[in-house]
Amino acid sequence: MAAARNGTRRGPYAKSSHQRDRIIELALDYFGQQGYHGTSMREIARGTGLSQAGLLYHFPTKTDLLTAVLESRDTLPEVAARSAVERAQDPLAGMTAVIVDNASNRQLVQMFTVVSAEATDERHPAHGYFRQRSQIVIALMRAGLEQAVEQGLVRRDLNVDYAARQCQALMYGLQVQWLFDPSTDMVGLFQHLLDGFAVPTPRPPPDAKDSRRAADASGQ
Amino acid sequence: MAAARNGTRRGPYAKSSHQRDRIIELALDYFGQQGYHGTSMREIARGTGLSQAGLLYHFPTKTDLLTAVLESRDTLPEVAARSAVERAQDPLAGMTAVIVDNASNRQLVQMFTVVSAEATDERHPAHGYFRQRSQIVIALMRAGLEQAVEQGLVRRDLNVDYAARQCQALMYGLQVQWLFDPSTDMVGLFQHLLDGFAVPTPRPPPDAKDSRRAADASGQ
DNA sequence: GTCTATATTAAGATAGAC
DNA sequence: GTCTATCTTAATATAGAC
Repeated sequence: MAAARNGTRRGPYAKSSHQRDRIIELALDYFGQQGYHGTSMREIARGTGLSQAGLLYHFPTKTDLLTAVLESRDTLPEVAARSAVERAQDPLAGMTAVIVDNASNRQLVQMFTVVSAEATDERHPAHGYFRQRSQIVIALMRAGLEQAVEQGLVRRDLNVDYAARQCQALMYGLQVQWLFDPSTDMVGLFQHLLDGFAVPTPRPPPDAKDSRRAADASGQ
Repeated sequence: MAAARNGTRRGPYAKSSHQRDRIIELALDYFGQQGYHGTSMREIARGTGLSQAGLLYHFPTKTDLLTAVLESRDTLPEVAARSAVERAQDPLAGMTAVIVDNASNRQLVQMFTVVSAEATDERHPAHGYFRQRSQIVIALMRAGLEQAVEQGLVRRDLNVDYAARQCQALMYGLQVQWLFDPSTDMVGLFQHLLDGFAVPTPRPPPDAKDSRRAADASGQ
C-alpha cells in the first residue's frame, strides 16, 4: 500500500514529491474544516500557491485527492493502534495512547470525524473506506480487550463484543464533543469507561437494596 | 420560538403551509444523506416538484432552509428527552427511550449526525446551534443521572459530570456506528454503559490479584 | 404561490503552450 | 511541473410575468 504513486515520481522510485505532500497536508485541513463537499479544488490550489490546473496535475480528480489524504494518515493511527493495542504490556493503555495522540492533532481528528460523517451516504467516494475502517477499529479494540481479559485486567464476564463497540463509539463521540468544546477531557472520559471494565475493587456495596435496571427496550 | 414563520401564513395565524412542511421533510433527507454542503437548492426543488425560484419563495436562502429543518425537529427530541429524563419514574429509562426512538428514524439521526459534524467548522451556519445543543444534551443527561443517584439507582460515588459526557458521546458515536452498520444494537450498547453506573451487584470478585489501571496519560 | 428567464459566480475538468 | 485559457455544468440568488 502507498507504493506506486502514479505519475509523480522524480527519481526512478521516488515515492512522493515535495509538492504532493504539501498539497495533501493542506487538503487535510480544508476537508476537515469544510468537509469534502464543502471544499473546492480551486480553494486548495489557491492555498498551495498553484493554479487549479497545476493542482490537477498532481491529483487529476477531487476523489483522487481525498483518497491520497485518507491513505497518507491511515498508516499512522492504524499501525499505532495495532501495535499499541497488540504488543503493549497493558493492551488498554494502547487505546488511551491513541486518544492522547489525537488530543494533540485537531486537524487530523476533524478530518476523520467530518469526512466519515459525510461518508455515511452510500454514494460518497469514501463510504466503503469508512465502513471498513469502522469494522477494523472495532476488531482491534476487541482484540485488545480479549488480551486484557486473559491478563486479568478486566472482569472475566465482560462482553468483549459489546465493550469493543462501546470503545469505538465513545472514542468517536468524544472527538466530536471535543471539537465543539476543546476543554473536553477525552482521555479521562475514555479512561472512565475502561475503569468500568476493570475487576471490581473490593469496595463495600454502599446500598444494595434496589439494583434493578431499566428493564425496557433492551431488545431493539 | 417557532412563532412568526414569516411570509407564509395562509390564514391570519396559520403557522405553516402544507408546502413548507413538505419541503422541510425532503430537505431533511437531502441534508442527512449528502450533508448541507453537498446538497443544492435545485436538488431539493426538483424533489418537491418546484422550480428553484419556487423553492426560494418559501426559503429565501439555503441557510433559512437549514434553520427551518433544524427547528422543525428540535422540539421533538429535545422535549422528549427533557420530559423523559426529568419526569420518568426511572430517569435512566428516559435516555434509552430516546435511543429507541432514534433507532426507528434513520433520516433524522443521519441529518443530525452529518450536519453536526459539518458544523464543527466555526463558519458553518449551524455551528452555534450545535455547540449549544451539545451543552444542553449533556446538561439534561447530568440532571437525569443526579436524579438516578438520589433514587439509589446508580452508585453514590459516580462522577455525574463525567458520566453525562460519556452518555452524550456514546449516544453520538453509536449513531454513526449504526449508520454504517444497521445491525448495531444501539439500545443494548447504551444500556450496557448504564449498567456500569449501577450499584454493584453482590458478585464475588473472581480474581482480585491485580487491579491496577493503565496509569499513564490520564492527565491530558 | 409559482413560473420563466437571467445574472453572477464558481464548480470540476481538459487542451495545449511553455 | 506549472501555466493560461477554456469548456461545461451547476451553484445561489434576483426580476418580473402570470
